[in-house]
Amino acid sequence: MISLAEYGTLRFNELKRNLGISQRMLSLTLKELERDGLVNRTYHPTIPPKVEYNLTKMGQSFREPVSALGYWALENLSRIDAARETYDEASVN
Amino acid sequence: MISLAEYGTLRFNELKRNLGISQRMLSLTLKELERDGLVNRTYHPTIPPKVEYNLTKMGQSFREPVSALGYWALENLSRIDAARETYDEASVN
DNA sequence: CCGTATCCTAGTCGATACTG
DNA sequence: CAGTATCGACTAGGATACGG
Repeated sequence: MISLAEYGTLRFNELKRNLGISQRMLSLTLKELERDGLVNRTYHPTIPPKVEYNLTKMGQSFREPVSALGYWALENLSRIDAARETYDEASVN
Repeated sequence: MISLAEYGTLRFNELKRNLGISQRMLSLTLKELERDGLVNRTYHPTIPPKVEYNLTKMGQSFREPVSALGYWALENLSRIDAARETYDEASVN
């Protein structure tokens, strides 16, 4: 996966391509993240325009607990799937 | 805060009272959590009925990354608020 | 007491088209 | 290229009423 975390800096369309997200949501979300101080936006007034995004210090620190959550999910997905099967099977009454 | 984490086991209306959540959402959410194997549901067929909920082993392990996220939020809320003020102030153009 | 069923509103998000 | 504007489908979730 291409992400700000690995690549440090990415442009708008690079993010869009790699995030299965609509242009609208990417724009809204980036603006939110920038407002919250998690993402840094750098505008280069060239032609064509070029805008680069990267994580702020706080944005990077946010990755830690989020990654932990992601790892938890990976480790437990199979258990959850199994629990669902059990539950659904018992519900077929 | 009264929670399954501290109290171990709580009844439906105890949870409802302490969660600022509608009966409908509590019911739906508990059912989901039970299905996913995060929450245990014990039905006592007394009169009036009594249903107890507690965290499963997996539910308890889930608290770890979620708590980490919560602590991150607590530690950074003021920074986020400050970033928002800065952003909003710069946007008043 | 512990839910389920129904209705309704407000928000989320993609698709599409347009701008500097 | 990097957005904004508009619309329409879908969903989340509260309020209310009812049932075992």
